Amino acid sequence: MNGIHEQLRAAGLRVTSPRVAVMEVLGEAQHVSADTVAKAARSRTGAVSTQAIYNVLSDLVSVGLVHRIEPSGSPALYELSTRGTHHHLMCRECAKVVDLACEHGTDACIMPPKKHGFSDIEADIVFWGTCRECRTRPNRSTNR
Amino acid sequence: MNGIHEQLRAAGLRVTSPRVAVMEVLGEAQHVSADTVAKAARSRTGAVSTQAIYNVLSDLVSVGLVHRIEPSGSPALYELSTRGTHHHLMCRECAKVVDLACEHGTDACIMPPKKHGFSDIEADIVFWGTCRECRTRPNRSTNR
DNA sequence: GCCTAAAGTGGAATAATTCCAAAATATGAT
DNA sequence: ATCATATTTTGGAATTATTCCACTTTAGGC
Repeated sequence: MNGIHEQLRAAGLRVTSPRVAVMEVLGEAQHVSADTVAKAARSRTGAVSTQAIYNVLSDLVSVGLVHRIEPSGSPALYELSTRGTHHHLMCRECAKVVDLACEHGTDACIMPPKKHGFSDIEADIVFWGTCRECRTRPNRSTNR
Repeated sequence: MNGIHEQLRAAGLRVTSPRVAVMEVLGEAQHVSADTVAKAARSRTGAVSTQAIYNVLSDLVSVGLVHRIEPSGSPALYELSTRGTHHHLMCRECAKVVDLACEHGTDACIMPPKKHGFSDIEADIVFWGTCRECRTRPNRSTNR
């Protein structure tokens, strides 16, 4: 009935109220911090431990339902990954976040966006991967 | 005599031993954490407070002598900005960092690099800027 | 309706970074 | 060279985000 239940099951995760609450919260807000998620989830479900919030977010990120953004100096932000690939434009001072559409391989991805009233823009690009040593190391906890 | 002194003066910063020590350390290491900088600076100058290390790094970043990288979940890393624009390839598991040359506007900037033995690579792109509200707000401490 | 692995709880711990007021010091003017 | 002052540094405590741990609860297959 509820798409969230199906999404969780499809991802191989049990359906629990913290997970449903977090998914609902993320469906209504954009790029929110763990703390914001926790407050919103509590006002919805009642008590949820901080640890559960972090566990849930981490699980959801692992299975790919949620994307984590890590802005410099601010807490990590989370958003549903159902919105297609996009990048972010952040204010250095107030940490405001603007979503940027992304077309892979086009200049739009790497040229500073001009239409949002921001100045002194610079790109911060980090490629994330798993290096050979980590990939081939025995006893890995994850299987990435 | 020492290029570091001149660089600091040219940037409008006073020449202090913590600043010189940090610059020297950064001249010898690549992408190091504040903690690593602190230890190396101490083994060179004697005692330097943690606070001084953070102040110095922050000042050097402000004037553009040093670049700060903010890897997801790991402490911030610092490097001299004299090495031209480049991006970073980081291991999700061991936080190893590989420098990537960057030619602005070319696909190389946005396509996953293939030559470093990393797998499951994805790009994390964040544009940093100052938004209109912050730029025009009175009583700003910085002048960016 | 059980059983068991998976998930959640509560509380303490950690790690990176920042805040604060007082002491030290680099630099420009005397 | 010496002095005055604004800039830096010091030391110690505080904050913030996040994680660890041992124990309890619960979802979902039998």
